Amino acid sequence: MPDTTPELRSGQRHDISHEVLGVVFQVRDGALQVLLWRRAQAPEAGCWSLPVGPVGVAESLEAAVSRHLATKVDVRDLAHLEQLGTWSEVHRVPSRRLVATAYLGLVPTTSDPDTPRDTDWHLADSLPATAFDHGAVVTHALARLRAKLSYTNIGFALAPEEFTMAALNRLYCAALGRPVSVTNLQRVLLRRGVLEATGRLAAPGTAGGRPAARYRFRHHELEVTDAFPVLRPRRTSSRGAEDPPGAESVD
Amino acid sequence: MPDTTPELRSGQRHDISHEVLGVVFQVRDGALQVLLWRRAQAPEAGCWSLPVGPVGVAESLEAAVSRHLATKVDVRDLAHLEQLGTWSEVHRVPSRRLVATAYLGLVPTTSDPDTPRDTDWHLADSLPATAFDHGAVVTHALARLRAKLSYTNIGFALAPEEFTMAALNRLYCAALGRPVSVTNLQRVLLRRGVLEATGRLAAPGTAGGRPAARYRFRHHELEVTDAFPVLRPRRTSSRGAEDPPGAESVD
DNA sequence: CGAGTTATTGTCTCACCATCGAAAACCTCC
DNA sequence: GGAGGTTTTCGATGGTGAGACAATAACTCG
Repeated sequence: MPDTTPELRSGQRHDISHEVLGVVFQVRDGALQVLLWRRAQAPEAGCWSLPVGPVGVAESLEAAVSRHLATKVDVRDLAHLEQLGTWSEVHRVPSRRLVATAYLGLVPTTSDPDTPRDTDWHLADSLPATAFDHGAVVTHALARLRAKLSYTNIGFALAPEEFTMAALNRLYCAALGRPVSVTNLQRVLLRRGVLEATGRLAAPGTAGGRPAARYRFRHHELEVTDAFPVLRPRRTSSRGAEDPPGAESVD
Repeated sequence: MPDTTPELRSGQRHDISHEVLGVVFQVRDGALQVLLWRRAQAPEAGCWSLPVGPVGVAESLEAAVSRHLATKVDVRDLAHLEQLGTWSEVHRVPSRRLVATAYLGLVPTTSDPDTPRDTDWHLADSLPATAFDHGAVVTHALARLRAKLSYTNIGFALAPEEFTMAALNRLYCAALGRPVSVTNLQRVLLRRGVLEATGRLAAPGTAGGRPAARYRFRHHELEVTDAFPVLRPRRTSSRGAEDPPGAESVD
């Protein structure tokens, strides 16, 4: 694999730098949005890029991305953070050899972190011109989020502490980018034990109508719903009590 | 957040090195096995480690892991290679700051790559003492492989070009580490269009019995079966012909 | 109290998968 | 050549979970 770029031919030992990217999603104004930063300097000045930063010698990648995002979004607002993947194409950024590990971060609708100048939220489904390979990274993050909404309880990281079914339905519609049946959403998430009723009721709306019950996510750590049923021995009836033993994440 | 700032000034600028790990699985002797290398030098001399190597300045991580595995397993034998994740704990290896990106590689049963001295296959379900965090990496790889066997066509990378249902069943049992019903395996994989009959028959065994039909995987690139059915609008009947449009991987 | 509005629950149906058993296709041995 | 054994394949049956839709519950307002 010959490479002719002069910058890459230098004979030093440590020529590869490592950076972290944060793909932070939040449902805002009824749509899924992602936090982007307007690049001031070249290269790709004027384009939008993901929050990015170097990795310190004495910190893990998780620590690095948390640290950098703290300057963009209050870390306490990050309800979920998981590794997405590592991008390493040789020319993914010009004139430097830079490997990037991307993380997916989720912020619940309740928090409205004040973002510094030059950062802003953008619709995840129609991105502006993005720098480098950040568009592909966002696409990847979007696909993973949407997949996990179907077979995990990851919604807890986007939703408020307590909510009505109608509100949760709007949240899922926004995050998935397509309509979702309230009826089925409720029954599926309740049967799986992802949601539980709090017993409290929402204040009835001004237009009248039955007051909605309030629900919450039962757990606030990622849990994977019983994996794809194919070729698995049938679950042995008793569906109560104990958590499934092999419920670890598969990314 | 200028991405050229040396954040931690503990001395030199480029203190973090990057390596790649290869988790290579193959079904051998009716069991899933992983290729390990016996460490000769300290640290952790005598322990078994994954195949590992540095990343060149002018190559991507994929290229690096392919290059290193070529010295352990013939690259042509690697039917599938995908990124698993990046491990970055500060003290994951002693006395150096080393970040590792792991890849999952699969070798079909038909090839028997000759491995150099000091490398050997080990049962994936009962590993020997492993060096560093390599045990956790193998566990991760194993979980991903087993999950993907259920909802993708990834079996193509473990199976021969052509095989009988009984043989494929033995393969799946070995890879999953639990019994699988032949009947269901056949029908599920055929209905999904993952397998197709070749029309040829296997030579009948010495004990007699109906000769088995031979099948093959229809495609040899990773394809994800229609994702978790939950909260999706019902598929509109016609299940023939065209591939599902949104069948991209989710890792 | 009835009309209007919203939330929740019941029921129907369909897709999918696991289990079982029968049939098909081959062998060997008598 | 037929009986019996072996292996593969196909069909029938039942259960489970989910989507669609209708019915019911609970409230406000006039």
